Formats: sequence, C-alpha cells, structure tokens
Amino acid sequence: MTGSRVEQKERTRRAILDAALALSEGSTLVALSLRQVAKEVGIVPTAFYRHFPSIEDLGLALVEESLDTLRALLRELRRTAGDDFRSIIDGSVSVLVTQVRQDQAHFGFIARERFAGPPTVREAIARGIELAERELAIDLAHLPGTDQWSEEDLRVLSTLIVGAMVTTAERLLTAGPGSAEERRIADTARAQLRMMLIGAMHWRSRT
Amino acid sequence: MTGSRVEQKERTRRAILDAALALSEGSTLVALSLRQVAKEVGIVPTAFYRHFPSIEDLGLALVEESLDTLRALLRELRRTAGDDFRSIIDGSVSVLVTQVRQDQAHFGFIARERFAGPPTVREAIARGIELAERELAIDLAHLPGTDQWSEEDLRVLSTLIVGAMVTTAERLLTAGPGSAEERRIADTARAQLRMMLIGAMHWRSRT
DNA sequence: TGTACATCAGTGAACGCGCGTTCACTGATGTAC
DNA sequence: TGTACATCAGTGAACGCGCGTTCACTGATGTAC
Repeated sequence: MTGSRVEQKERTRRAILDAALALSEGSTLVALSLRQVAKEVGIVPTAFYRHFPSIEDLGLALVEESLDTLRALLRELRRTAGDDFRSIIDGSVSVLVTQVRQDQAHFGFIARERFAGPPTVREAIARGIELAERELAIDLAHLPGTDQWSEEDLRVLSTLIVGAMVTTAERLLTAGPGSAEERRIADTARAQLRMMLIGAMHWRSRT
Repeated sequence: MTGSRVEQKERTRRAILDAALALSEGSTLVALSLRQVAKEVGIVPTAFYRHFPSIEDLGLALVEESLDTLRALLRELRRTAGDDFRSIIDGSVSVLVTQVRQDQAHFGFIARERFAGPPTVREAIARGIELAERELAIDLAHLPGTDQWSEEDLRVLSTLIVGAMVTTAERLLTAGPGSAEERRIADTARAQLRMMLIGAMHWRSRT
C-alpha cells in the first residue's frame, strides 16, 4: 500500500495538533509543554521533532488553522446571505452556530489567544476581526436605507454588529452543543441583530 | 516611627502584586513564575512566602482586586447616570474611559483571564459581567418607553449594551492613553449606544 | 533614657522535578534492480 | 518475484536549566522594663 508511511505521519501530525488544542483548552498556548503533548499523543517527546521544528512552530500552525476557520466562517456568512432583513439575520445566526459547533476547538483557541496569546497572535486575530468589520461595512452599504450614510456611520454599525457576533460566538463556546442554552443564545443574537438594524434604519432621521 | 515595619511589608506586598500584573501582561496567570515575580520585585524567591502562602494565592488576590475594580466601575456608572439619553450615554462612556485608564492593569488582567484563566477565574468574571447585565436590565426598565417591554426584551438589550461596553473596554486597552485612537473609540461607543437605544425605542412598534 | 530580648522580612543553600533539546539507535516501510 | 539497500518515524539515554518549596540563618525594627 503506497503512501501508507506518509499517511501514518500525517495522522500523527494531526494527533499532535488535536492534542495541543485540547490541552491548551485549560489555559493558553504558552502553558503548553512539548512533553505533555507527546504524552497525550502517545509518542516519546523526541518524536515530536519529526513533525515540528519546535513547540513554537506548533503554536503557529494552530494559529493559522484557527484563522482559516475564522475566514471560512466569514466566507460562509457572505455566501448564504439572503435578500430581506429577516432571512439575513436568521441565516447569519444559524451559520454562526453551525460553524462554531463544527470548529469548536479552533474558535475556543481564538477566544483564548485573542488577549492572552503572544503579541503576534493577538495582532493576527485582531486583523481577522477588522477584516470582518470592513467586509460587513461594504455589505451594509448595499442594503436599502443606507444610501445617505457616511463611511463613519457604516463603520460604527459594522463594528457593533461584529462585536455582538464575537460575543455570541464566545457565549456559544461556554454552552453545551444542542442545549437549551444554545437555542436561547441564538434567539438573543437574532433579537439583538434585529434591534441594531432597527436602530440603523432610524439613524439618519434622528441625527 | 511606629508601623514602619508593617508599612514596609505592605509596600513589598503591593510591589509583588504590581509585578505580577505587569508580568502576566504578556500572557496569563498560569505563565507566572514565583521566581520571575521575586526577581522583578528585587527580593529573593523565598521571601515571597512572607506575603503569600503560594503563587496560586497571589493569583487569587489579583482576581479579587480586579473584580473589585470591575464592581467599582459599575458603581460609578450608576452613580453618575444623568436624566436624558444624551447625558446617560456621554456620562457612561466617559466614566468607562476614565476607569479603564485608571485601572488599566486590572482591566487588562480581566480581559486576558476571561477565557484563558483557570475555570474558577473564568466563572467569577462571567458572574461579574452577568451582574452588570442584570443591573442594567433593572435600570432600563425605569427608562421611558420600556413600560410594555418583557423581561426577555430587557435582557436582550442589556446584554447587547454590556457586550458593546466590554468590547469598547477591550479596544481602549489596546489603544494608547490620550491618543487620537482613544477618542475615536469613545466616539464610536457613543454612536453605538445611541444606535442601540434608537433601535430599542422603535422596538415594540415593529414586533 | 538604656539595656536586654522578641519579632519577623528578607537571605542563601539545597532538594527533587519537569522542561526543551541533543544524539546515536532501531526496525518497519519503501525502492532499485 | 526476490534480494539488497535506503529512508525515516519513533526510541531511549542524557544534558543543563528554571521551577516551587524546605530549612536554618541574619540582622534591623519593635517592645518590655
């Protein structure tokens, strides 16, 4: 069976990444030890070096994977956007719930490292969130009723919405999958999105 | 000079707490080492035990101090609340900016430990934030226009507002004190609060 | 006020432990002919 | 197809280092008389 040695190596590499995600759950990247990870995977500590040049490179790989899942979430949100407000709201929240559940370990990693990670990691995550805000501002500009809005207004609303979505994602992470709590969080997120959009629709009529 | 030995001990204790806050800045509580802290303070590692029974107890002391700071912020927010929407919004944001600046180290600590800290710490912080949400829901119920609101509606709006305030506090922490960025963050927070309250005011007329 | 004793914050040596990393190795998988 | 050789994921011993914690100590500050 050709490729079986290659496949086995890939399987071990995946096991190392998964073990690192699971072990960092309790605190942070910086608290991860190579020996802990190796023990969890079931290999001898030195075998680690067959897969990553150092424990720091393992961390970088986790960061990149996690940012990939964040970008996948954004792509999915834009792809499934409906026409009217109600379907945009409902669709966005259900995509958020689905994706957070699907890549729970990665989103948990992002939540933890966002402020507790090494500077470069914090910056990379901040850039990912800023990207979402900018993309959303562009999408908002195409919605009816925002024709007269300034760049600044679009930015204010998009950061508000992205902030609420980040908060919702973080709440989902602390709730059990499929729990009543999860449904309540999703309902709250939908109501909040509705409230924000109602505020936005009446925005110019007031200022 | 009576009390001078006691005062010196208190000064060292304070220096240990401050050093721990400064050192945990780069990552988390769990990455703190007693020897690092002692070195930063300028005492020998074993002298640490004259002040705390263990490094974990130092962590608990930091958590309690930080939660005190959080509670002080909430108290200050309620105390300075004005009558009309505009003064409530402007007052709340300027109190937030002032308090975050004044206890930057503690708020940074909370931001970091909120998801990366040990489970008990995460729970304590989550409870502090929930408390703010419940208190705000009560205050909102006393505002004009919310007479017909359900408990649920009040909860939805208060979690939305608290979430935005948490996000604003976190943004302030990454901006320099007195910077143009800081003023922009405060302006954005004010606009967002206005937008949320406008949405709230038109809430019932839509659902 | 002066002296003798008590307190206790900070010292310094020592300990066992888990850490990341090095090195020479083993033996199963894969390849060349 | 069968044999001889190459590759390389995983092994196991060893290293020096920083860690938390113990212990007996020192000497300045504080107290009793």
